Amino acid sequence: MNNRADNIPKAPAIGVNVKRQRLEQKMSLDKLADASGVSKAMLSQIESAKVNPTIATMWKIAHALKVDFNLLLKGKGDRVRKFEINRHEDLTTLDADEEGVHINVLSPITMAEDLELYILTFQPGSILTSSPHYPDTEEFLTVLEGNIEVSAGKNVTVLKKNDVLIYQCDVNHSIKNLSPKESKVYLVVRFAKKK
Amino acid sequence: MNNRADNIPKAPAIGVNVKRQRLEQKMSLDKLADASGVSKAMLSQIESAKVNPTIATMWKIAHALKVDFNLLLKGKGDRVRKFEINRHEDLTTLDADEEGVHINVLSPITMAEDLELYILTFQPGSILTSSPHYPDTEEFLTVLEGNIEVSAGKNVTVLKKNDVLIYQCDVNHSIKNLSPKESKVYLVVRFAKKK
DNA sequence: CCTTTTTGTTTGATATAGTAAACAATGTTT
DNA sequence: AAACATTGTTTACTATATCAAACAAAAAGG
Repeated sequence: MNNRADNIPKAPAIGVNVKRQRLEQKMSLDKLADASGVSKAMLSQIESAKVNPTIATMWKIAHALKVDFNLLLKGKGDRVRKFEINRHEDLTTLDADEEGVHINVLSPITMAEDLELYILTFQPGSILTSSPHYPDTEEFLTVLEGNIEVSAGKNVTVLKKNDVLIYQCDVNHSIKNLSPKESKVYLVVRFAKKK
Repeated sequence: MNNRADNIPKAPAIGVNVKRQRLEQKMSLDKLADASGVSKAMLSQIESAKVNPTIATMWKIAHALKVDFNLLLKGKGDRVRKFEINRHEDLTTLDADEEGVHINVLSPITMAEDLELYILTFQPGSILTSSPHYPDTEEFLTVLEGNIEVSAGKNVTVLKKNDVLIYQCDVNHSIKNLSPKESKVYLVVRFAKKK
């Protein structure tokens, strides 16, 4: 087995991705050019895959489009891995001290690494308050159902279904259900790298 | 607030990353050049940040180094993201090649972290297949709604609501909706931490 | 209908990414 | 030591990414 430049690696299809993103945001080439600092001509050629753009150029474009860089390179997803099943009935569920808040711990005992996954269920009017966690701990909150008010430190915002909030939780923070119905939240907690 | 090409986006420091990766694997420039198809001269200039490489070139290099593309772009970055709201309407959604599969990308906007979040929606009978990706990347799949059959390599299992599956990305795999109704899945992807 | 504006594409010129080969260092041999 | 690899850098050249401006094609007025 040689390792000559044998198998042509691959060629990401950035052009279509840029175009899709741009149109999704209803921007013209002019507008994108103005916002990104990349010439309209370049953008046109990139979208029609006539050229092979530079990292710096793509970076500017991604920034102007306010999308993640890799998103422009993908076009397809990648999903797959090992295989460890954790049935709902095997997962620990617990009720918070507060009334009407139900916590479903998704992260299995076996992993307990730097990631924790939860699904929180809030009855109408219920609220969950948390004291600061370890520094540099981040929470990624996704509203699955209902309306939620989140406050962390002096920041406050109201989120509706499918909104995502990323915040550092080394301050006092609370999550409140504003909806007259049950609200549900998916919560990913990422602890700072230890060691 | 203008949106002229005001704030200089940023410039990723790919050079040092390439060099670090290369040295970590104890490769010479010659060897890398041979494996990637990129000239030794280019590699030298890239590592010393004398040039501004092309996406295609970097892609070849990433492939030859067997590392994820974004890994080479990281290192810099906007660490501070205390309170970042991503509204549903601002999030990128994309449909897979397969029929009836809808992907909602929750994580983008600023960052090339090591975490990616998705909500996948499957119409009845729809299926999403993915090809393998880089090792040591883990996925955490939570069934929000419906019934899902996941197969990864020789493993197959059926998941119901609130079940969690963890796997690593090595093999082809697919996610299929078994329910006569729409099924929904929350997906957390964590990329390997380099050391 | 005939202007304007707004869209995306295509020129001509230039800067620079990319290559191959020569170079200058180091290290290995005998 | 001389002779030879092996490293990374720099030259001399070619290919092409990028730009500003001209261009074409609609869309929008008027």
